[in-house]
Amino acid sequence: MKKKKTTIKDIANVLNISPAAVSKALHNDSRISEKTKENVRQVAKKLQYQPNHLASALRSGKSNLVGVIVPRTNSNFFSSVIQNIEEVLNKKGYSIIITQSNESYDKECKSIDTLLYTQVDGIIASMANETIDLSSYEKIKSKGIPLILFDRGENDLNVDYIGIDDYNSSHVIVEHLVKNGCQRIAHIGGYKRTRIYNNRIRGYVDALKRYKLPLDAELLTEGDLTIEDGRIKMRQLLSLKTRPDAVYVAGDYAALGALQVLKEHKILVPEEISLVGFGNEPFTDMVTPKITSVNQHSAEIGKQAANTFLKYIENDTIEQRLNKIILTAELIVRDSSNKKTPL
Amino acid sequence: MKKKKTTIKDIANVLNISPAAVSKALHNDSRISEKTKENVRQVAKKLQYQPNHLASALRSGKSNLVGVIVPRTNSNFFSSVIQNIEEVLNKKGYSIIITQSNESYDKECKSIDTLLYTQVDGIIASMANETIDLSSYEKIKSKGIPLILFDRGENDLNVDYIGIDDYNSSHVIVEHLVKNGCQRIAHIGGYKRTRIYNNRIRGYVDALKRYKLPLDAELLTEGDLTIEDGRIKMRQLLSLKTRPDAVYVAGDYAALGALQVLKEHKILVPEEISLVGFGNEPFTDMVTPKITSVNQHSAEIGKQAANTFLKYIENDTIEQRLNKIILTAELIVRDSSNKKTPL
DNA sequence: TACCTTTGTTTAAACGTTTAAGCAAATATA
DNA sequence: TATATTTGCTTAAACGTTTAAACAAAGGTA
Repeated sequence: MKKKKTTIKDIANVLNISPAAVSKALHNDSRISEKTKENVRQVAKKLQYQPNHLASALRSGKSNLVGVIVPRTNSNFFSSVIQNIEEVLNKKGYSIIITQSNESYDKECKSIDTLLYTQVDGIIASMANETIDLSSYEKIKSKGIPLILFDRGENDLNVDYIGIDDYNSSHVIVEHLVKNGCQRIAHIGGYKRTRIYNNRIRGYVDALKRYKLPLDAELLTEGDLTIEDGRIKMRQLLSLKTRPDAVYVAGDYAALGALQVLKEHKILVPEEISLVGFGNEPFTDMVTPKITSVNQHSAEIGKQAANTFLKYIENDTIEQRLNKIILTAELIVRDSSNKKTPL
Repeated sequence: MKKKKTTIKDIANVLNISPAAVSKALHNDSRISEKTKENVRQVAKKLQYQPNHLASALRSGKSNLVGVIVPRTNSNFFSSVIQNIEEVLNKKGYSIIITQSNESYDKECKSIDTLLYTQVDGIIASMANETIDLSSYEKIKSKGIPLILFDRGENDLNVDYIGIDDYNSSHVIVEHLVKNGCQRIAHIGGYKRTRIYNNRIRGYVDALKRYKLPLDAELLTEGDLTIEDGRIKMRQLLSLKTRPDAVYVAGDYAALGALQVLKEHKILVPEEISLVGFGNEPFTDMVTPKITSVNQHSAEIGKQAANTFLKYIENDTIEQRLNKIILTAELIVRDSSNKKTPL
């Protein structure tokens, strides 16, 4: 069934010139006459010539492909980052290959292998929750392929990182809750081993200290921040002898789960318990009450990540090292934490 | 900065055998001794050998890459389809390249070119809203590359299609609304040029006829089914002299927009106006009231699409032709259409 | 006129694999 | 013992490009 594909040789035969001339004509080489170029273009079109990426990439050592690894694509944050990476890179002639780790370390390793195997010119990644062993990422570095991390990063890899100021975001959130009269603030956090969640936890703890609020171990939990995780952690918090009067959740999906449980228990939000999420996923603005959350500037992160990659391509003498671009996150105050009668 | 990469030749040199023997050893060829195979494996590991996909794909004419084109990745439906395609194909040694058309015809054409250029072994796609001209897709066929469409398909291409029974789904929805006492049912539809939306519209019209309900032109609209589109169309419906008592929206995002407008107008849902969406996106279960919707069996669609592709790979003598796999969609009844006192 | 440059092309090797064909040695068969 | 088969490898070509080097022809310079 396979139809024969047109090659550069076919074009050369038609015009009675060498394949090399055709290649140069297609690349607009200055040493090829306008007449020949025009002929080549015409014949190429007529024969429906499609360049073979495998051959050109193999020969030139450049695939013009960039791998992007994300935990999942179905969150608005990652989807938006990807879209912006693609936009910037397409303009420079690069295409992207998206792979999902599904938060699994194994899947992530496989994705990295696939990308290296495909000979991508660079990799832009946000690490899976599970990932502790960095050897897979070290492999990328050891091949001399530019690696750029965003959102879920890791200092120890000593590569570029683009993200938001998680530590400070926690401060802003706690401050907002305090100003709204909350005194006993819980934190449903992500796993500490993931740097961003660790930073949110540290920020939370330090902010409580600053405002001289009770720092109670039972108010601080770790988990994978899925909807279900949020539900479980919220139920735990409700079963405490002294309930919190505010819950700061490190991810929007878990915040949603927490909200569901609060509603099931007929607890008024924010009057009895205030709620703050993280990530500003679209649904935070769709549910009742609307959930206060933190905008992570996904578009900006995507653009910066792409541009950082391009920096290495345009100047291949620079060595990769830890180089952080930290964007200031923005608290979007909505109904779930906005009490009618603040202090 | 670029480190030299290990090739099959390097391994051959170390062991003093030919590159061909190394290649065969790595592919577990029966004509290579166990001893040599073991040696090759060890040296490969020590030198951190990474096969070069470009070279092997070029030589063998098989890239083991499958392109997937979706309008966007940030809906749960497409994200889930992709995940299942990947799962099935990975097991057979294929990796997937995901591209987004962003509902744009131009972007879709570019995506197709990139995929063909990358020499994918097949393409699984759901068409952009804008797409009318099929020449880009014809190009895929003309190269003899298996093309499988899902969700947004097109009969005229004469290729495999996996989707749900849109026409019948509309019947089920209208029937449900009628049973709940609705008499004047509006439809916020997608563009007719997209087959699935056309089928939903046809189903809606025919179902109204069957139940002898008023078929009013002003109750039927077409649009791109974004949240904003849903809001606009809902406002239009509310401004009619006789408002509908039920609205069937052909997409969940538009249904959400419609719900927002209804709430802003303090209209009781479902008491005054019932609402039904389409797609069963997770948020339909998160908002208040929860939105009745249609489950599209994303996982099943993904698996079937992948298996259909594999069918062509395993048997390359079969010619592509229109071959539809139609799954029965499932109505998920929720609060937005479930009146306490049905007829 | 003799030499240098520029223009427009060709030649041939290379990129890292795979694979058909070939071949020597070992083993089996009669 | 002679012949056939199997085993385990090598040789060399090929996949479709790119590119350094070579070169002929045309144009410029002194």
